[in-house]
Amino acid sequence: MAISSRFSVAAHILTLIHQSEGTRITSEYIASSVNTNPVVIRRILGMLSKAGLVRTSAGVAGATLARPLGEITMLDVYRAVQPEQEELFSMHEHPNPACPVGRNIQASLDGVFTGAQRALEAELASVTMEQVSLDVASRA
Amino acid sequence: MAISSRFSVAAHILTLIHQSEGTRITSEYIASSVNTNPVVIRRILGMLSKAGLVRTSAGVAGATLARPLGEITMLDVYRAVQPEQEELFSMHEHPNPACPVGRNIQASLDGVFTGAQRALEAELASVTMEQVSLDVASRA
DNA sequence: TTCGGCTGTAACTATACTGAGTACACTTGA
DNA sequence: TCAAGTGTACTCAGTATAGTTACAGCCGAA
Repeated sequence: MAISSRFSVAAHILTLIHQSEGTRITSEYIASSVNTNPVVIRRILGMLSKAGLVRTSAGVAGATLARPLGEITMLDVYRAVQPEQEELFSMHEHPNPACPVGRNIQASLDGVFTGAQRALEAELASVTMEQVSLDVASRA
Repeated sequence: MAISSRFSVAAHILTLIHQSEGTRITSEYIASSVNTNPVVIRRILGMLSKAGLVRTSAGVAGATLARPLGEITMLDVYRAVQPEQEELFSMHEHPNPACPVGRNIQASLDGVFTGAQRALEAELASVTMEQVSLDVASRA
């Protein structure tokens, strides 16, 4: 599965919440900054909420951070918006078990794929949303 | 964009060619091991050929390795079957330039995304197709 | 207690990509 | 010459995504 733009939108949302602390920002306001539909924002906000990164309450404008941005890594965000069982690499499904290669290729590739995915995730885990937010602020 | 199963099929194909050296293996034979349509194989074989990893000739059965498997990394294979400009991470397209966050978020995220992708690619570059082929053989 | 504003979610649409499959022209070697 | 195989264009079904409409439910201020 691709890494959808939900990921970048989620990072955008968290940055906005962070830099607007104290203000009540609605999904509509966020949507205008991201330039999309408020429902898209609410959907992603829902994922972030389920993952325990933000807190929202129905009927009340303004999401708040559930913990400081410094304690939220890009990997947390990535996992929050990425469908649970979605693997980054996809494998062809039913290789021929009658063939020595077909029978064993999956297991071999699985090791390589897992290693590569781990490397990517480790990199994401090394960056906090606070760094991102500060970086954005420093460019403004 | 997702990492399509073309990648795993391509690795499968190279392993088969390697372990069948000397024999003429047709796209139909490969297809039966991968368990798909011969055209799918020919398509991927075409990409591997364009990338200079294998050599084929129209009308003649049997692809051959253009260079030893030990000199072909998983990253080479990955790049061969991955559409050129396809980025792993996708970014939401037109954030609002009137917003300080919207104006700068892309540049900030781009750095993070690039780093993560580099980490993944470095991991893929560290594994050669020879290792994969040997690993498959050792399981047989 | 009413009411406007907002969230949460379901449902639908348009779009895009993928793997699979058909068809066929072209190449090659026996 | 001709059977076998490759290369490629075209089509199709399945699936994921972003965008959008619609609406029920919650909340707080007047």
